Amino acid sequence: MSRVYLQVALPVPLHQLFDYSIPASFSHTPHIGARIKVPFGRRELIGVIVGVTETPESPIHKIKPARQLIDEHSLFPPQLMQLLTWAAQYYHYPIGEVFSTALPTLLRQGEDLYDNPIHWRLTPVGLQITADTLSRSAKQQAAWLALEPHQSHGISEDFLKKVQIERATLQALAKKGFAEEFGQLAIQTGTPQLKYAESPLVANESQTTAIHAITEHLGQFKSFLLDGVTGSGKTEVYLQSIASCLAKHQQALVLVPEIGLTPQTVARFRSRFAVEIVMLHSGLTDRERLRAWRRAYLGHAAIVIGTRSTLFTPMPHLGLIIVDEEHDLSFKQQDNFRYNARDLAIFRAQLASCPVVLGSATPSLESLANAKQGRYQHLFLKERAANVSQPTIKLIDLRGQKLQAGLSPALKEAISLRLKKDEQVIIFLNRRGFAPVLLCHDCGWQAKCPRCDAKITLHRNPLRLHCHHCGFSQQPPNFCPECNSKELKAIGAGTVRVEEALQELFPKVPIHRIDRDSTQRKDSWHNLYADIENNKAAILVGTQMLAKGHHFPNVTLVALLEADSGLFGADFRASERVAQLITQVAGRAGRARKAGLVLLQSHQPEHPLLQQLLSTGYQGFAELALAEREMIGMPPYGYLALVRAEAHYPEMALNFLTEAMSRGQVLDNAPEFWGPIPAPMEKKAGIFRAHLLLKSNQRSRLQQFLHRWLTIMNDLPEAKRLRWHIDVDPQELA
DNA sequence: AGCACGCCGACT
DNA sequence: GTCGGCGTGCTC
Repeated sequence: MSRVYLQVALPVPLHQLFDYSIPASFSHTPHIGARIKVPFGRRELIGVIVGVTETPESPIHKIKPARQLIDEHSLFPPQLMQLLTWAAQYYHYPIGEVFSTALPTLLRQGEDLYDNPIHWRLTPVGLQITADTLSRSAKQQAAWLALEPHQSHGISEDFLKKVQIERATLQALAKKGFAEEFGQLAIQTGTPQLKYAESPLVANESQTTAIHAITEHLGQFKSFLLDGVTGSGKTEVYLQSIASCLAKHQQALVLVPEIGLTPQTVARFRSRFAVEIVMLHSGLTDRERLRAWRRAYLGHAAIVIGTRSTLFTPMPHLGLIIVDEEHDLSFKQQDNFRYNARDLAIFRAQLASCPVVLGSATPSLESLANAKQGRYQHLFLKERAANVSQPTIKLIDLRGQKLQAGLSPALKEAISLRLKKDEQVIIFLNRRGFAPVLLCHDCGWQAKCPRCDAKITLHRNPLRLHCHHCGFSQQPPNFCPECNSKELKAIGAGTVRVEEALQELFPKVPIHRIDRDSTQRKDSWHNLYADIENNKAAILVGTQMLAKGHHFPNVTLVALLEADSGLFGADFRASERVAQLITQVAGRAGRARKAGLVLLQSHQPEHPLLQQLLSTGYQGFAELALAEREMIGMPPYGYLALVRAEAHYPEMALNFLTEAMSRGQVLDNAPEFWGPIPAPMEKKAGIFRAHLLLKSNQRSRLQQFLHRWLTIMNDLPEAKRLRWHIDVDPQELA
C-alpha cells in the first residue's frame, strides 16, 4: 500500500495547502471535507481536508503527522468543496480562510458536528467477560474497565479520548465483538416534504408564466432574472416555485439582503408552509447558528433563509436558489474574503444542477446584461397586484427656496395635506445625526474629524460630535478653536433635525425615526409597526434602512429630501445606485388602494438621470446606462479588480502601488491600469489610503494576470511593510 | 495571522 | 547587567 498524505486548508493568510501524514492511530484514511487537528509551527490548528495525495509538493522531511481527526464525515458535499476552492482562486483569497469563513464559528473551533456525538458501550457479549479476558492488552483492558460501569448511557468518544483511551483501542474491542459505537450512527437525515399551512394565492398571468418557467427547470441548471416593480408579487413567485421544489423532496435556499430579513418576510414563508424553515442572520448566537446549520446539513430544514454567508450552508438536497433584491450591495462582502454571494449563487446552482432566481424591482446592470445576452431568462412581472396604481413622481426645485431642516414649503404643504386625510408619510434622507456641519459664523471654521479627511457630524442627546467614517467621538467646543467666537452654527440637516422640525410642525402626529441610531432599541420596530398598522396619520423619517422590504399600506407620500445626493460621487456606479434608490423608495408609496405620490427635492432638477427616470422609469434608465457602460468598456462590459493599500504615511501606499504597477505592466495579459491615486477620502481613521484600478476586456485574461502578478507582489519586501488587498469585481470604488 | 528569534535602549 | 521594542522569517 502506498503512503497517502492529506492536503489541509488551514485558517492562515497563506495562498497554499499544507500536507500532513496520517498517524498510525487513525483507523482509516479520513474523508475529504472533514475537519482535522494538526500541528502548525508551535501551534495547533483546525483545518479542513481538501485533498489526498500520494505525491505531496512539500519536501517529505517537513511533513508532520496530523494529530486528530474531528469528523467521521465530510462537512461539505463535493459541490460545495468545489465552489469554495474555486472562489478562493477567483477572489485570490487564501483558501484556508475561505473554508474558515464558510463554517459556523463553533465548528471552526472544533465543536462536534452532531449534537449527539459518538458514544461507546459494551455489547451483551462484552458484558459477560471479565477484565482478565483482556489481560494481553493493557489498553483494551483499561477501556473495558472504563465502559463497564456506564452501560446505560455509554461514554462519549471525546471523553474516552481525554482519559487516553483511543479510538483504535475501542475499535479493537469492537472487532472482538465486546464493544460498539452508537449515537452518531443513529443520526437521521431528512428529506423535505411539501406541507402547506395555508393555500397559495391565485397567481396572475405574468406570475403564472414566471412560476412555470422556473418549476419546469427544477432538476437542471438555469438562471432567471425576475424583474418586477415593488408590489408586483415577486414573493408569491418565490413561494410557489419553492412549493414545487419541496414537492420534489428538495431543499430551497433563499438569500436576502442584510436588512431585508424583516419579520414580515419571514412571517410570509412560515404562514405558507408547514415545513421546517431555518434562518441564518447576524442576530443569532453562535449556538443558534450551529443548530440552524445542522438542520440544513442533515436535510431536515426544507427552506433555508439567510443573508450573504448562508450561501455556504451545506444542503444535501438543494433544489432551488433564490436571491431576493439581487442588486443589493450587501451580497458583496466588503472586507476580508470579498466574495459576491449573488455571483457565487449562480455557480452553486450550476454545480447543484438546479435553477437560480435573481429577483429585483431594480436589477443590477450586470444581471440585465446577462439577461440581454440570453445567459439568464428574463421574467417580467408587469401588473402591480391588487389593483394598485403606479405612484406619481414629481420633482421639487430647491433652488431659491427657503428650507426648514431641509424641507421645502411645497413639501411641507404636501405632507400636511396627507396627514389631514389620516394618511402616512415617509421622509427619506440618507444622513443620520442632527447636522452634518458645525460652522463658525464669524471665521468659517468647520469641525473636522482629527483622524479622517471628513467633516464630523453633530449629534443631540447626548450632544456630541461623531465621525461616521471612523467612529471617533468628542465633545463639541463652546467657542471656535480658530477665532474664539461663540457663534457656532449647526448647518444642514440629518434625520434627527428633520424629526425635530416635523414634530414642531405637526405636534399631534406620531413621528418615527428609523436609522442606525434609533433602531438600537429593541422595541422600536414593535412600536413602529403598532403605530403604522392602526392606519392613522403618521410620519416616518429615515435613512436607507427604510427603503427595503417593508410593507406600509397606508403610506401615500414618499419624499426624498436630497434626491441628487450621490450623483457627485466619483464612482461610475453612482447613477445606478441613485436610480435604484429612488425607484425602491418610490415603491413604498401607495401599496394599498390609495394613489401614491413621490416627491423628489433636488438642486438640479434638470439632471439627465432624474429626467430619464421620470420619463421612462428604471428600465429606460438602465437601457441608457448600459449603452454608456458599453461605450466606455466598464462593467458589465469590462472586468475590474481594485488594489487598495493602507499605510501610516501618505506617500507609502502610493509608492507601493506604483512599484506594483510597474511589475505588472511587463507581464502577459496586462490589463489597463488606472492610477495609482489617493483614495477618495485619503485619510481615514488615521491611515492613508491609495487605490490602483485594473480593467480588462476579458475575465479570464484578468484572472490569469492576477494569478501571476499576485505571486510576484507577495514576494516584494515592500508588500510586507503595509496593508493591502485585492478586490475582484469591486462594487464600491471608494 | 501568530509566534519565535534577534539585536539595540531605559530600568529593577 | 535584564525587560522589551518591532524587523524578519517560517509555518507542511
